[in-house]
Amino acid sequence: MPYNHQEIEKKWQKRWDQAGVFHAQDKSKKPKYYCLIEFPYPSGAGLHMGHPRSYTAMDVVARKRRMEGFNVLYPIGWDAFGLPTENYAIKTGRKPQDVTAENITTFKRQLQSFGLSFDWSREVNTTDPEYYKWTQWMFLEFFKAGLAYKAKMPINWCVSCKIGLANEEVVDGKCERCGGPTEKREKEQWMIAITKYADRLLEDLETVDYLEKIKTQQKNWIGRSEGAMISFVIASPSTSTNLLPEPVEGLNLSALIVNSAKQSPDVEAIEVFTTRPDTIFGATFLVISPELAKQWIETGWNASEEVKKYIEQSLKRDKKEREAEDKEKTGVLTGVFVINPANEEKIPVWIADYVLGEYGTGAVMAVPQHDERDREFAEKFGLPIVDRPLVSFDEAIEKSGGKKSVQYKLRDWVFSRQRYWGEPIPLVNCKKCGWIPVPDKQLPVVLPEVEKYEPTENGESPLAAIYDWVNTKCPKCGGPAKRETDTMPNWAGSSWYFLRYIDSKNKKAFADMKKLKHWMPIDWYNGGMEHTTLHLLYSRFWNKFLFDRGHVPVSEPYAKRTSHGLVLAEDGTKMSKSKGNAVNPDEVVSEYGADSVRLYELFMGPFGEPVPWSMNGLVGMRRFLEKIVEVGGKAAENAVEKTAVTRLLHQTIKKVTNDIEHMHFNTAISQMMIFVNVVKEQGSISKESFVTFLRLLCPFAPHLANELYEQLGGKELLEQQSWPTHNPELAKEEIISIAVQVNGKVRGILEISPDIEEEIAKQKALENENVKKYLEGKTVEKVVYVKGRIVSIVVK
RNA sequence: GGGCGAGUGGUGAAAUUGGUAUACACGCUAGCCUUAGGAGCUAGUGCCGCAAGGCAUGAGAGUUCGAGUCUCUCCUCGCCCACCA
Repeated sequence: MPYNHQEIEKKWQKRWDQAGVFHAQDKSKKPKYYCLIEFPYPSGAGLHMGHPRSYTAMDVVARKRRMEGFNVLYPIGWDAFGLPTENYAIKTGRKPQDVTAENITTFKRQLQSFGLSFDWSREVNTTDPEYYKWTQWMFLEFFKAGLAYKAKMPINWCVSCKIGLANEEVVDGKCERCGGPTEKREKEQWMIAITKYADRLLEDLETVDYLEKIKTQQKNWIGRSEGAMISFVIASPSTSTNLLPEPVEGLNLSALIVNSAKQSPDVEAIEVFTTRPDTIFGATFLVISPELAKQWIETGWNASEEVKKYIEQSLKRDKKEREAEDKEKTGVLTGVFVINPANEEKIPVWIADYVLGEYGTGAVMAVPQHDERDREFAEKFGLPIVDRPLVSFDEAIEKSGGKKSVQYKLRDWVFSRQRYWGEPIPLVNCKKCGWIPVPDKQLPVVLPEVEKYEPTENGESPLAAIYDWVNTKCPKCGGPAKRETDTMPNWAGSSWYFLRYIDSKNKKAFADMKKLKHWMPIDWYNGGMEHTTLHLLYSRFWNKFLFDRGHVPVSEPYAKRTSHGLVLAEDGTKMSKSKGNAVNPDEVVSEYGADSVRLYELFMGPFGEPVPWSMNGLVGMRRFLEKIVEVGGKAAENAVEKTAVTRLLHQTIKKVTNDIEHMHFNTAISQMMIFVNVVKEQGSISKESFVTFLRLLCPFAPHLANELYEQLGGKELLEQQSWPTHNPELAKEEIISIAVQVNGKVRGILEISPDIEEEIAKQKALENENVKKYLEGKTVEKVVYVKGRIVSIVVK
């Protein structure tokens, strides 16, 4: 029984639009509910079948909430700055602004074809100057608070993108975006001090309802560890014959002295961070990172040629190379000795690249007895491994004169990009006044038009080539000054977009505080696991900062966070246009209908797991919808409805209601299928019951549900009706069949009332014909009855 | 190496959280119908067996009247992190 989905879908989408049923109200007596999905990057490839999986899921939640009487905000927008568009612009010579506008048009048309209940009136676009004006304003807030600073530091440099990358953007030593190799480079970069928020980002995870795996990933990324900072004083030059204090046992001092440098570094002591101060008596050498060793040389250390060569080599190597060589440890002796403060032993200092320059102090005390890496190193270089007793944390700190310390893996956020397609950083450099913010009145600093989009050869953004734009006046002293030509990373705009939805057209502020108080926090945020250590952490930080500055009312932006699984191609690999295995949303929506695709996206598998696409599965959903049409034809005002149908309806209400809350959309849909199958079998259903079913169906297949409702004489929209509630009395089974087990094996089935008394149930079980066969000649030792579940008989 | 998760039919998967394993859907088989379709209807479909029955949730043990579910050992796969001291 085919139905014309194209006609129906167009019709209802228009009706919803005219009625404005999906517009969130800023003033309402209803309780608010803010549902959020990660706004898409409008790529040239068009919508991916993964997008509608998350969007339809939250659409079901949003639609259910509205029917439950909530004032729902379910907004949408565009995260449109970023490299793919810029690279496309470079290749074609077209303006990224134009390309973005085109891509948005396509995405919008495709998303709208699904009948998602977004409030389109609040649409935002991160590349709109009216939007990024506020991104720039917020950056200046960071700057004014002293959290944005410029630093020359080794950064991850993507060779092919010609761009500096944050740690989070380097995956396996490769650029997260293009997959190309990266290397370390020194570059002046704007940084944001996210590490100042490390503790709060960690602790406040306790206050939110995120999936446990999401919390774990955030915790691991922040990587807090507690330990001690201990100072190892540099010993007098090793050429001296002064052998006090004693060197560590087993140390061939004379062998080490031969290679030693002539001069000590210009430091009095080496600070190390350790999580195991209790092992300090077993420390037989110190290891410093090549980065720290380089600093020594820069401050006047006369190192041997061998040392210099090692440092140079290891700093040139990028992460990928270091990993390729894997386990094999390398290192070089410095000729410098230090005193172990706990026992006054004299121990040598080595340089090795297994110690990281960026973590802790860039130096470690090596305890081969208790640390695998140190042991491996000691064995390779023939260093002593001594077994000394452990002491308590406090005692170790006391004996060594150290102090407690906390370290994080989290690094400050590299915020500069030397690229065109991003928000200009709104700062001006004046020789006299230094870095001065562009005054609020002059925001936004609009991205100027350029001839070429490529970064310059020396790695500056193409903005640096626009003389008139770069050269400006200092806002403070009026003297000649230059604009910052770096732009922001694409994480900037997405770090606060959920705030702009609340008041997207406000010209005076990024959002009005009253409205923010009304809507925040977001009640339910769904997105991909790939954003757990990037977007999710950045945006939590950003919101906390705004909270501290008094600009937003809550510290944690997301009350609840869930994640979806990827939609894979039929062959189980990633869907991609280049591989030719991508499903085109336009084609499937036009051929099978938006409702079929919506249902299939949710039915295909458990929501949190990746699932391969199946055209046949989609066809099955279409069959289900056609069956609903058929069954709808049997719904009549005075139909005689069997109690089996009424009972199943109430069971279905219960299950669908619960399943949506737990994102078990697949089982919710299968329950509706069971219901429809039974109605078809029974041949009739009352109009009232069928309409109730349509209300359940509406969040999943809203077009067809409304159409069938109208055919039954419904005047208003289903969206304006209430969510059904189940009646436990009507849902209850009168007769159930339970199994009778004899010694753990099912030997009979009882048809009983669920309320039957225990003794009667047991008696009936023992009298069951088939059960009797297994009791013959045996002694019944025990009979267990679990109400409404099972009778279990133990015989001997 | 560390963390998290998962192994159930030919396939995607269910299982009320310790109570009849394989719901729902796809696919397949047979038959019917037909204006031959990506259509519909009926029946069947975990494995072995003519049957009675037996065996099955990655492997092996354990707890229990009863284990896909809990405990232990091991194997495989996926994701994230990865020389973080």
